[in-house]
Amino acid sequence: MAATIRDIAKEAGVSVATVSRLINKSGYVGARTAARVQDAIERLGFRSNAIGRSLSTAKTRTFGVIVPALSNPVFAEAVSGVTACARKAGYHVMITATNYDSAEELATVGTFMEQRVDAMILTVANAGKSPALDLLDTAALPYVLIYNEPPCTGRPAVTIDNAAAGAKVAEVLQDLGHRRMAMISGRFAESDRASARRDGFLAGAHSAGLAMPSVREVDFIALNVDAVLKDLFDDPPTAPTALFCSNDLLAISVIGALDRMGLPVPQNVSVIGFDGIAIGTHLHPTLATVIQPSREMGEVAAQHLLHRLAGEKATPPCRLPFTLRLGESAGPAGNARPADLQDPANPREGDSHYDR
Amino acid sequence: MAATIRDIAKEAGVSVATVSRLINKSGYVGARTAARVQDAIERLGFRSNAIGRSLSTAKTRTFGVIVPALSNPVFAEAVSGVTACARKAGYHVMITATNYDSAEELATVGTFMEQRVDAMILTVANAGKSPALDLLDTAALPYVLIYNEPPCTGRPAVTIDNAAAGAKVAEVLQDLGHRRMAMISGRFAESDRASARRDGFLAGAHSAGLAMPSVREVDFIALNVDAVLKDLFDDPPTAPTALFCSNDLLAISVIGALDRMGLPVPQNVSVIGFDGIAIGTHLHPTLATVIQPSREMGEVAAQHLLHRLAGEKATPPCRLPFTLRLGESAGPAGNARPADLQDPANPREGDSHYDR
DNA sequence: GCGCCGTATGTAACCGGTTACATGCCGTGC
DNA sequence: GCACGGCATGTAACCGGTTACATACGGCGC
Repeated sequence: MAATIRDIAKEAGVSVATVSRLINKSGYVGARTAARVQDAIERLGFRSNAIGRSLSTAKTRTFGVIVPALSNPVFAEAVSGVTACARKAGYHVMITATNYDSAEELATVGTFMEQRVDAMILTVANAGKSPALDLLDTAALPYVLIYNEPPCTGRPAVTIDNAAAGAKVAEVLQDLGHRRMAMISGRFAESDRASARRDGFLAGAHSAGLAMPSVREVDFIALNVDAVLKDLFDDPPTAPTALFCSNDLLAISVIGALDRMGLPVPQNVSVIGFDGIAIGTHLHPTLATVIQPSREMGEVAAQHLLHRLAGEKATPPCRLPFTLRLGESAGPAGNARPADLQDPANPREGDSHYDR
Repeated sequence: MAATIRDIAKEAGVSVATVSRLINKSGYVGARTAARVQDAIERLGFRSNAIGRSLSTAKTRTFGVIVPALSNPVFAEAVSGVTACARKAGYHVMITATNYDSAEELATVGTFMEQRVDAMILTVANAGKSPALDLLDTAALPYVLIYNEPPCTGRPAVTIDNAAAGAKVAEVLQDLGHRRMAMISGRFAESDRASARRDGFLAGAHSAGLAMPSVREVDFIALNVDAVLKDLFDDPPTAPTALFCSNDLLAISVIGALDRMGLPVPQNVSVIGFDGIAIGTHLHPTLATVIQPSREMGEVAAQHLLHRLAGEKATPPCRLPFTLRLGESAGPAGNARPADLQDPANPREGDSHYDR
């Protein structure tokens, strides 16, 4: 149906090699010939077939991207970064969501291998123990993790220091006067980064001399936080005054649920999320959170792969800086007015900077 | 590098045809032979090359998906539906975001054509006037629009009746006692559906005998709603008591901004959004909105294309039902308590049903 | 006049699958 | 004994590009 390079060659009275050279600007083509071929291409509406090209070059100029879910804006944002960066370099992107299912991770990697993607960018449940990554390693296919905690195995990753961020959250809450904290998280089994955030948070609380925060897991998809919150705030005197949520969507749900329980944020409870999704800044109260440079992570991952595919032997930047945004959902403990403890003009500075 | 079908044939002492027949379960293969071949496949870690297959079959089993942005959960949701449905049928998905840019739409369609995707699912700025769709039409490539207003040209689309939904919003707000309304929308030039919602909204207000609502455009990306709101609520006596926002992200921003301006929602102003993104139900107040069946739209679109590619000549279902969710962000006019005018036990029923 | 280089173009093999067609075997029915 | 159909397998052309290699021409230096 569609015109092929041979049709063009015949139409222009030249050989296929000449047409190919013109399309790819490789080799010599005379000016008059080029014009004739170009004319034939337009007359027949020719579009070179990427399949044919891929078969002979053994390159697809395609990245495979695997994320747990597209419905979480944090991943959508990273994917946007990957896509934009890839597109600029003439690469395309195939995307699949695994729904946090490790079996789907493996299946998708297999599918992408059959599709002969040139490289993959992915977030898996657990980067330290992943059949999908094992497969990639044995196949020696270039890949970069994003969001995942880079495991000791030295797998290439572009991410942030989740544990440090967790510790930072504990420190900031302590600075705000909070003494009883808790963490609410999605399933740790599905997220090595949530585990790292928890570990950092607990360590931070411990080194601040605070009681061990209670940690609760919820089903992140169902987002039924009510039961967990009822339980946590059952006994007011011992209830936490600050909650650390393992991601922003969860934090937003928690804030809504607390409001409905008659525990307004931040007057009665402070809430800090994780991710820095855009919508957080438009809410009232604005969401206090740890901002991951999601878009940049996608871009850096794609850029690294482009370099690798170009033959360079660059190691990927492993850790990107995170930013703590002290939004309105986190306030001083004890119903004090925010101004009492917190001076907006002089946000505290740590090893990561604040952003208001 | 990787094993080919010929390597397997040699290893198993059979011909390539036999290997191919086994892989595709087409034609006859003896049990003993099958076992030998299977064994060779596993020993060499063979994965059949989808590129080679695509070249000879002229099918890629791939859909191209083009949406304005992945960062809007409404599109991410539809993409999830497409992906899930495609995957079940052994199809893959290439996704690109156009950033609401019609030139990028055209470029992406061109790229996907070169990639020889079997069909496309897309949302364009304006389905009635789109070079990208013109290209698809002349190439006779199967495609389905989602979200777009199906234009008079009869382009296949899976969508909702945006005008009817807009009218419904006007009607509901009128029922709640609102007499002065306004609409805030992203750029109409970038969204035929926003235009349809506006038209329906204005028509609905008109037929209810209300004053013509003021309509304001904002830059949806920048989301700088403050200036628009300041202007709208400059003169309290004539200020609107209800706002219709062309999408949920915008509505959420508007609610936050109104709160900050000392105009709490829904006590002082009611806000109704559009899309039905998941997060809306977790906010406080919960977001009143028109729910589009986004995931289902993606699924139906994919399903339709699968049927078409299978040779069936089915016409796509054009309109899916929408649902109005009367969330807490919409309340009765005049600072009355919600219970006064609204009985949660008996939500009003219209041609679309309510969902609380 | 000769050799050489840069430009310009063509021929044909190759990438890794699919598949039409040919071949051969065995069992069954007559 | 033979024809025929079902099963099993192999051969080779083909899909649409790329590219190594061959060919050819014109100009330049000597």
